[in-house]
Order: sequence, then structure tokens, then C-alpha cells
Amino acid sequence: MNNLEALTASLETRFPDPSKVRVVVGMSGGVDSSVTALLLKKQGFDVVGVFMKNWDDTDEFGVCTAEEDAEDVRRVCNQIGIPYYTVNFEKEYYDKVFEYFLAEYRAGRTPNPDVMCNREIKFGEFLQKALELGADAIATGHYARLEQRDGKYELLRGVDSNKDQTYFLHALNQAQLSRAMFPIGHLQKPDVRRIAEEFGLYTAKKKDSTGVCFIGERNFKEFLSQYLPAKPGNMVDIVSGETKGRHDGLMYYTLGQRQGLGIGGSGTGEPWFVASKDLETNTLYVVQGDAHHSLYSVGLTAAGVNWISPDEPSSPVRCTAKFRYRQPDQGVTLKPLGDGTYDVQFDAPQKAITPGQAVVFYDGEVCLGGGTIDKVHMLEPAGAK
RNA sequence: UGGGGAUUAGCCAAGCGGUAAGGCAACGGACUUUGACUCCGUCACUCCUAGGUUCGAAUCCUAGAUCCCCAG
Repeated sequence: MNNLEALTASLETRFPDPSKVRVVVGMSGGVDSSVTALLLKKQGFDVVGVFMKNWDDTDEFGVCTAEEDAEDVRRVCNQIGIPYYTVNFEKEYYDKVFEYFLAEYRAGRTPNPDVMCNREIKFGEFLQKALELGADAIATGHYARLEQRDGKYELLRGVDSNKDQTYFLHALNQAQLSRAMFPIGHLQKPDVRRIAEEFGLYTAKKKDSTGVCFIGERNFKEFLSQYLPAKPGNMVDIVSGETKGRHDGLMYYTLGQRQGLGIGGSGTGEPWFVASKDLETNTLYVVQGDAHHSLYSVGLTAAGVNWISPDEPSSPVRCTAKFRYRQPDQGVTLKPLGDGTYDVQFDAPQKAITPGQAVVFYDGEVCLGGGTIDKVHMLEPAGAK
């Protein structure tokens, strides 16, 4: 129990007198945000729970998981003893996240809607609304930490390296971070579960949710097809130029993808992967074997880079980077090109770097920021001119 | 309508008389706040068809079907 006390203690140094600080907790109906609210309450903050409904997910079967999640939030807030409200940002989510999401797919890229969702909705619309309602800060159940240094905020990886979510938070700026709290960032996921169980929280054993934030797990192809017209075309072997089959629409595939191609049996017997897309000819290029050079690149150009520290570099920087969530850091060299654009050179060739995805930079535990992968510099085959 | 070769799951493919390897695909699950990757599991009571030999055949024999190659 002592251990538990230690776990639930606040590491927050910004607010000497929590009782005078009103924190609005964004609650999803999952364990993480439930424990977030619980911890803040126990630490003496003036806590309010808010459930965001940002997507009308009443599907064709009339099933609405948002209703169940809202119900879970209500139960948990009652258990903790805090007021709860529901806010609706469906329109804002659609305009600022979903339109972007669709535009990227139209452009043949693979977007990361959750990065945009954090910047525009959770730490945008939601934060603003909370402040209007008299809150001093908002808190979420993200696995990330904040540290104040020289009056600036640094975003640090969550202590649980397996759950670290700074990848999704890299687009936040100083103003947003200054009003944010991540009370479970210094905890391991199993400890979060333990705390939830210890206090009998209704959501203690609820399965973690996945899928696009607020939209949830979907049959991806079926979901996208409801918004974008599918244009079937040829699937071509990038090596031989031979047509291997048909694709259902370029937007359904992402670089490095293996499943769903439906081709196999010939050649070396190895699986096939998506190597590239050509929107002009509506061709999906595939390659056999995961070691082929057409899947590897040596660098990329990042656009719209957000540098979390006000001191943005003006000369090349050595750091590490992640090109997708849950991938080990890779050594890179950044070269600022101006206008939020950076050239990123990899220490070692990287597989399936995908335009539209986020590239996030780190210096040890510190998340420096990141941007969107705009162009990929492919690895030339050995011996090629 | 002369000769030769082939026919095993959606695809590639082992097997050569002893009771159907493997890979790819597909499907299911795990992992996962994007899309993916990855990992685990499932997947031919049957081997082109029909007879026959044999204790026993995908494996041998006969006939037929289809495909391919070389000769017309």
C-alpha cells in the first residue's frame, strides 16, 4: 500500500496549491484517463471530467460505442466523486482532422489523424473550451511527461517505454504544453491497471482501445470507401514490370504493406510488399521479399516541423527519430532547410518510410518535435549508377 | 488424332507403393490510440476423371480429359 501511495503521488511542481487549481480531464472511458482523473483528485486538484464526443459512430447496425464509453466515464466520475460533462466537437473534428485525413488519402499518402487530433482537438478546441469554462489546465491519459526548464516546457517520453505516446504529441507547442498535465506519464501501464483495480474503478479491466481516435476500430477498406471513390488498377512488379494482379484502389494500401495484396505463389515464394504508388497511372508497385532495395530509403524531407523548444536549430543536429509509432529510435542527422522543412538523413537505411506519416525527433528522453514525411530519398541499389 | 512431357489446396511446390512437406495467399487471434509491419494459429479424409493390380497407391497398369513442346 505504501508502494501504491508512492505511485499515486504527484510529481507536479507547477501548482503549489492544487486545491486552487481546476483541471479538466479529457476522459475517453478507458483505464488510462480514468486513473488520470483519480490521481488528480487524490492529489487535491479541483477536477472535472469531460467526455468528448467527436464522431457520430452510430453504424449501420445501430451500434454506438461512444454511448458505452460515455456511460463508463459517468460511472467512473461518480466513483471518484467529480462532476462530469460531455462536449461535442464533431464538426470541428470533421473539419480539422477528418478533412485532412481524406485529403491525404486522396493525394496517395498515409496520414496520421491522431497527431492532428491532438494538436487541433484535444489540445486545441478542447483546451480552449476548458479555459473558457474556468479551467487552469487540462489533463489526459497520455503516457508522456512534462518538465519545466528555464521557463520552457519539455515533452519527455513516458516512463513506460512500451506505451510512450510522445509520438502522437510531438506537434504541440509551448502554449499548449503549458496548460497540459499527463499524470500517468511516470507510471508503468501495469501500475495504472493496478491502481484502477485497487480503487475499484469501473474501467479497471476494460480492454485498451485502438484504431483512429474517436472513430475506433474499423474495417479500414470498408470505412474509407464510404468517403472516397475507389479506383481499381493494376498491381505491378516493380522489378520485372510484370502485372501481378489488380488492386482495389491505391488509397487502401500503404508503403511496406503485405496483407491484402492477394498475390503469391510465384517467384521466390517470399511475400510481396507495396513498394510505391503511381497516382498518374493508378498503379500499385509491389516487390517480392522484404529485403529489396526498393523498400529502403536513406533519408527524407520533413515538412511542417514543429520544434517544441523555442530555440529551433539553425545548423545540422544529431538526434534520433521514429518514423512510426512503436518503432525503436534510429540515428539521424537533421538539416534545417527553413520554413519548417528539414532534411533528415538516416544513419542506416530505413524500411518503408511513408509520406504522410509523422517523423518525430528525440534527444534521449526529450521529444524535440517532429513533422510530416513529405519526400523520401530512396536507397539506390548496390552497383547502380 | 505421329512423338515426347505435364496434371497435388487460390498460387508455387515436395512426394517415386505404406497411409498428403514447405512457402505465398486467405482466414482467425495477439500486438497497437494512425495506416502498416511483426508474431501466433487454422487451412487437401485427398492428389484431373474412370476402371484395374496390390494387404495397402498421389505414387504401378489401362482408358479418357485438359495443357505444353517437337514434328505436320
